[in-house]
Amino acid sequence: MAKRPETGGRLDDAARAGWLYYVAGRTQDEIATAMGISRQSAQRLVSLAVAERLIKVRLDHPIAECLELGEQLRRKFGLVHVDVVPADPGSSSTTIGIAEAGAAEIERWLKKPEPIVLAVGTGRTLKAAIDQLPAMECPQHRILSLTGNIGPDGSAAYYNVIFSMADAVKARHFPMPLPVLVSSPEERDLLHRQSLVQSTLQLGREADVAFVGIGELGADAPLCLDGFLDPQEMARLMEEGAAGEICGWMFDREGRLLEGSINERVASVPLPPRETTTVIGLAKGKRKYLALLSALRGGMINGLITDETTARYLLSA
Amino acid sequence: MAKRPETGGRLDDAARAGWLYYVAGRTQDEIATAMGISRQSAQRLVSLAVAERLIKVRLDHPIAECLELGEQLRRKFGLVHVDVVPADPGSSSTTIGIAEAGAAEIERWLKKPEPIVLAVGTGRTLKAAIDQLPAMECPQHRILSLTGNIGPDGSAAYYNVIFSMADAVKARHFPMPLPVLVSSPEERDLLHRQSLVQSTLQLGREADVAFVGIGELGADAPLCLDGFLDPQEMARLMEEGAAGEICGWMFDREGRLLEGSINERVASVPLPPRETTTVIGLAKGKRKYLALLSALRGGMINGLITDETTARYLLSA
DNA sequence: AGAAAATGTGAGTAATTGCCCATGAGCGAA
DNA sequence: TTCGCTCATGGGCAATTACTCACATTTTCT
Repeated sequence: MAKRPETGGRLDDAARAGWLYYVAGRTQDEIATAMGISRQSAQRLVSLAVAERLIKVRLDHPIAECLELGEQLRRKFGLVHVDVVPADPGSSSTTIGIAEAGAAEIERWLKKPEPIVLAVGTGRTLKAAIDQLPAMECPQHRILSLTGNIGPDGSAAYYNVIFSMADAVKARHFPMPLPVLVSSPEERDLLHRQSLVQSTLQLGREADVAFVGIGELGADAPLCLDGFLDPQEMARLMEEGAAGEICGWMFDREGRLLEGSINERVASVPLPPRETTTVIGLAKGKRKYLALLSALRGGMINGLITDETTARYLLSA
Repeated sequence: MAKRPETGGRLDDAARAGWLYYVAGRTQDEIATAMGISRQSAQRLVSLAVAERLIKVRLDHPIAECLELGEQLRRKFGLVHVDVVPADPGSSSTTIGIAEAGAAEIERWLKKPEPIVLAVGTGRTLKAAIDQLPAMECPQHRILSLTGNIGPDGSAAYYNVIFSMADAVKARHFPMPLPVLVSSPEERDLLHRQSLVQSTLQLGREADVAFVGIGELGADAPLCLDGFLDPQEMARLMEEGAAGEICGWMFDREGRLLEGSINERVASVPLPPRETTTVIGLAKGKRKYLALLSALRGGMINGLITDETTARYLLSA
């Protein structure tokens, strides 16, 4: 093609170079020769392919240790699904590994031929997982968001993942055009009576599987950072015994939903019943320990994707 | 896969190392430190993980499929160059995609600084490709036409592409001031003894790369439409087993040049030797399937630019 | 139990890759 | 048009990775 700095064509080239490098196993020199560019340009294309997430790497081997930990977690907390990924002690990322494993599990569900209802929560971890999803055509499935996608300031919240998901997965999707928290129980009920919201609420009860992040509490909790709660409210909640939240639903150290006022203002879809739905939590890292452990104790989630280090903590607790 | 108790643990290590390397992005040095082994051992584990296919790399881009098909074609027919472009099921054009890709490949060759000899055949597909070429200055190269540019009625034939090419590309060009088909072998030999023609013939043997169309046979074949052959001759040729033509050279279903009289009347430059020259065929579409497959089988071409649909057919045949 | 074969290990070395910088082309503003 | 900005390019160099060889260890066969 001519000398037009067209991004689309460039991405195509990046895909081509990335394929030759990772799939065909050519060296960058060979790629450069084949594509008629310099070796340096080939290198740039390859790293562009990685940066643009065109290249998805996945490890397909049950590491014995992780399996063992997973099995113990399954027994201890009565889980129906566990995935433990290797720890990377050197990395400070809170999503690495979890995101890939989460994407793999989501993909597994979406590949089913029979129609399912898949629910997603929100949060950085879940967002990272969704970003790992390949493009898929799944007209038979329905995907819903368990939480509202409106921020406290009326804007669309960043980490509502359902729209990212809709980009990758072609299926009917049902967002929640509400804030996560509203000002009063009455307002919540009013909003929930809207017919659009009604159908999403109904869908939530029918979900086959749900993927949710686990929110920790504290001054730098996601709910504070994103402006849903101010520090005073957060402090009061913690005094009342809150240990974590899932989709905005606050729970204590035993994994019981808080009786206090806060949960009456949460506009999210109720967590689907764990008797019929697989609710998989994605989380790793020290800051999530308490929230995760509490959620597991109380059976708020019956599926878990975490890493080795976190798994060990959960077992020792 | 051996079932030794030792190997299991080793594969686990390999999986772990591979995970750290590919998913977490650590260097082999870091992995070695983390796992308490030498760098060399870490390297071995990583390559073991690859060799054992524990690591799955996937390219998430429409181009990926095309590259995969191209690789299979390359292996099946021993090609030195393959380009498979995405199919456009909605279009009935016989050139869309091919033309652009062909132009890109021609451009790639013309951009080379060292002098090359580039040969072109004729046909609608090739003409469409040439039309996609940008203006270029290439005084170092020589471009020749493999086929005559004189029609059966003495006029200049439409689809002789070298003149179009000369418009866009500033390089020395060598047309063939002959018809594609002459009336007898003797006439052909006479014409070929002209000194102008002699130099073009010589150049043909030296060509670095040739771009040719693939002609199908039948009542509405290009050779008939353009008046080089009348329907009776065409029918007789097909009875003799002709499956297609390249630059006028007829070949059978095994891609062998026909022994009959017709090829003795073809005044084109012989196809450059495939041992030293990259001869790239451009073609797509159902009507070209037989001709294309035959040419590939017999090694008449060692390069191919086609579309996804055609590629699938060629692989299944 | 002993020898032979297979496999793992570490060191050195060649090949490959990643990064920085100077350069030049394209594009928008003055 | 010209200036200034941005960005892709390619060369060079340092870091990283892959390969080869000799040796040590383990396994297997008799």
